[in-house]
Amino acid sequence: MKDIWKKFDETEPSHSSIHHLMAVYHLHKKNGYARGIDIANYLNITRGSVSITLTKLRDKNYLTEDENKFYHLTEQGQQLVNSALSKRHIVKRFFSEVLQLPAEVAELDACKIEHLLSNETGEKLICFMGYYLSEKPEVLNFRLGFRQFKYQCQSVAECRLCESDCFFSGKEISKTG
Amino acid sequence: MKDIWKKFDETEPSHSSIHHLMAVYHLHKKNGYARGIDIANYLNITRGSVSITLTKLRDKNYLTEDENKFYHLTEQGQQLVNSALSKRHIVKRFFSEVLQLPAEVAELDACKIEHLLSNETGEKLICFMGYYLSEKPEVLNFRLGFRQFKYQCQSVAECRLCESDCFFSGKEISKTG
DNA sequence: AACTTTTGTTTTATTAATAAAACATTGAAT
DNA sequence: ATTCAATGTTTTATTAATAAAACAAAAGTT
Repeated sequence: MKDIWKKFDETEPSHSSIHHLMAVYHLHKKNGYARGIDIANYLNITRGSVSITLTKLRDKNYLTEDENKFYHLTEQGQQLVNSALSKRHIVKRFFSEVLQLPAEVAELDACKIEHLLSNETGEKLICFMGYYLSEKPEVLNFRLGFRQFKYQCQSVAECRLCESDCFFSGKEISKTG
Repeated sequence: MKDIWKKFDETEPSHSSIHHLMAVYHLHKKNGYARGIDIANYLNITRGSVSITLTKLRDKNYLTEDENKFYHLTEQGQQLVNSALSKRHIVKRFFSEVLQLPAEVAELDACKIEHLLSNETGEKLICFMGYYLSEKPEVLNFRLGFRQFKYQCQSVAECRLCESDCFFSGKEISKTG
């Protein structure tokens, strides 16, 4: 594929837009409605910015505006929100429960990448977590072994994981820190 | 933490800038030098854009420009490149070897998120992959079990993984597709 | 009814990343 | 030395996301 690196910016809708939609979702859940001012406060940006962004999102059919200027997600908008939130949730659990990252790091990293991951990746990760969190004996043994495992990346030559110039080489890497 | 969602845009340096630095790295490796035109061709953008971006990166001490307009990564720039490439590499391996995603999806998703993941996350993932790829018996059993595992997200109520409105609920999710 | 506050919209401006085109420099070929 | 091609820089313009401020409308208070 040509210019893979450019795909980063071609995400449609953008990170910002998805967070506008998620704001509508959360405000509905919490208050039963979502107006421009509520979204602005929730996202901590100005009313003007929200007005501009929501107009675009309305034109793209991610939400509707009723007579009272209340916003409602369309089916399409709701799906986007569900997909982003589901990915965030499962990624966060993977980060904190499998990788044992601190909650804040797990939360932050998950939020940053949620909308960039394909749905396919989200699905596979759910499948993996379903297995990892099961009480199957082979899983319990695996988790036990991991708790005691330390990975020491001795040198680039010996490391089975990295390419040359590995940023992490030479560092002691353990599950707990 | 306030405004976690805004951290996405506050990544310093940006996705684009990191790819400029990676271009310098790859071109040096391949040709022994990196000029503006080479970077422009490599990234498939104009010379003018490269000139502007590289001037900024030079001012921020990520690279230097010699008398012949050849660019060289500084220690700081090289570290950024190493950290991004290492994370991309290990994420890609996790996606394809653990989650069993097709190579193209693994590559694309890894490229999108590489620079957004914290170094801490990169480290932990390397540790996990070191364990997962080891030949320890408990790992082999785990992998065997996973190969046969199917996760069926029956309903939101029963699902141990999701929150309400899970995007993936009701779908049959298996390791192979 | 007049005033004030709240909310929404529009306009002007900024920043980053880009393109495109004009401009500048350099170096090689004739 | 003149010309031409390659390369680098600057300028102008665009797009997305924002702020800030001006403006508009609606809604509540007195």
